Amino acid sequence: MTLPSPFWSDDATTLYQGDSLRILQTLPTASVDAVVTDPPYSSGGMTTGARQAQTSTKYVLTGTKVQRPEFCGDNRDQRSFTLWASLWLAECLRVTRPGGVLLSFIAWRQLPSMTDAVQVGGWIWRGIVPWDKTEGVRPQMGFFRAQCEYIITATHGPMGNQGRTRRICMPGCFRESVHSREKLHITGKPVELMKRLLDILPAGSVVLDPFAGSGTTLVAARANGMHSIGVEMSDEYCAIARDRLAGSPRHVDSPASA
Amino acid sequence: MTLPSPFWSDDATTLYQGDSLRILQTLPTASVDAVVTDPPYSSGGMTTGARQAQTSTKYVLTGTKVQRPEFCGDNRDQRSFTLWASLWLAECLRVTRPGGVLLSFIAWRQLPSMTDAVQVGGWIWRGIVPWDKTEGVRPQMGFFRAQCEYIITATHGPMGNQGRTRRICMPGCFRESVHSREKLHITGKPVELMKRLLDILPAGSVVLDPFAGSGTTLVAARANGMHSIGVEMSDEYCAIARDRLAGSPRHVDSPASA
DNA sequence: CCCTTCTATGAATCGTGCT
DNA sequence: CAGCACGATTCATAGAAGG
Repeated sequence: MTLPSPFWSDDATTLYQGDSLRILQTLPTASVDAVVTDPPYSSGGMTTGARQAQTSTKYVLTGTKVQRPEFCGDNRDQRSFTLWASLWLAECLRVTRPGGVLLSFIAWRQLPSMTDAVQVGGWIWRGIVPWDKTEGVRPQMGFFRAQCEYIITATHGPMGNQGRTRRICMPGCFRESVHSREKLHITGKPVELMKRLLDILPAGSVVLDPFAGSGTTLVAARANGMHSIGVEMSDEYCAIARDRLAGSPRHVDSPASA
Repeated sequence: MTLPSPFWSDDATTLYQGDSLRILQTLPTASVDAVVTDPPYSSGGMTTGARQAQTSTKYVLTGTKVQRPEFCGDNRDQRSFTLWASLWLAECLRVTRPGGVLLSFIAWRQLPSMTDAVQVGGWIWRGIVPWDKTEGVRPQMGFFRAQCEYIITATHGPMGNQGRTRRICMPGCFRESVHSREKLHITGKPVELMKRLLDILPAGSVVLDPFAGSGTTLVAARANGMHSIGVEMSDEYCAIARDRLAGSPRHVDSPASA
């Protein structure tokens, strides 16, 4: 299978536009050190109507002023979500070297489906790391605030020595608030959070994000002196990611900048 | 079915010794406001050998001197755990009034099984609240620290007004370190954490803990001015719980102390 | 025609961070 | 420092569909 031509690339980053599963199939086996991603959660899906709603209005409260582009792939029911996730996860496993790492964001409601899919896809599930969005999130009267998202951690076979030899010790809980000004995607993650997560890998590593969105993973990888490969379906978000990457500073000690 | 005679009781607290499922069957329908518990996790269960190990050594690091009493019910495989949990959860649902709340601790590995069991048992799953044990837990070289346990939240049918009318807003993440001096049970939780969790209920509520252990839930309920019912299988832990309860101060504004 | 079940719609909530 | 915008939702209710 021939590699598709990238939407954009430079010496540290490659961004492909298209369907994740198709693009992943063209990538060589064992060619990346880690998969770090934030897939569509399909979390609105209690009813077909709610799932079919536009994402630009679906996650937005009545009266909110900001407008952001649509994003696709957020309209599956629970069973389809699990099956679909297991498919791209299996393909990611092939592309990742043995010992490599998977870090995948998910919301509480899809957490059990996602841990199933990770294991069906052949990964060894290693745990859960909460991302505490702090008290800024919308409160729920009389109950516990839905304040956290979760990062599912897994490895391709036995743990590699990505950190063992560096004697690093990663936190098991990340507290980082969301700054809406920074969010270029409805579900955008803070760059600082991504950078802290990527500290599990040494500089020079290759990171793959099959759902790149506005490119936060790629920007963080670049800032940490890593190479990255992104896939994003929407051309609007591809353009946003390209503009961010073209404008964002590269890590000083990056092998790519040498 | 006649009520068994308690192992110990006073005007705020009742402690039964015996098998949870059997004791629960004797409790009246819709007689408690909340179930707050920390069931045996069966967390070692990757191999039968690991499951058959004695519990008092299983959770202790090599070379550690502390010895605590055995506790039972921690040797099930994944499927049996889910089935067993769904049984006592269903019985707890019956004993809980409509609108009442379930808060159940669980470790990451059993989290998906437990959310299944909660829903099989008829509860409406409302979310997950991480308990961040802070950086004091044993680090894992080269990977993310297993630093959190999780509290599964659920309700008996639509949400009651336990907090709506009081206009409370509960945190969605609890950061509280473990003090091993305070731990009378191998898996004992900090009393302060339990008290903060119980803030979701007004004083005077009735709390049920079907796996009372050393009685932390009961002690916290008493300190918050609530009534509580505990069930514990081991006579050693029953004695420990009784001694703690007999020696712990009662809440000043408690209706029980009036 | 009534009862149940599903769907669509809009209101709400408060701590935080930015203006 | 007061004010306003914001939130990977949830709840309640009214209306439609189905039996």
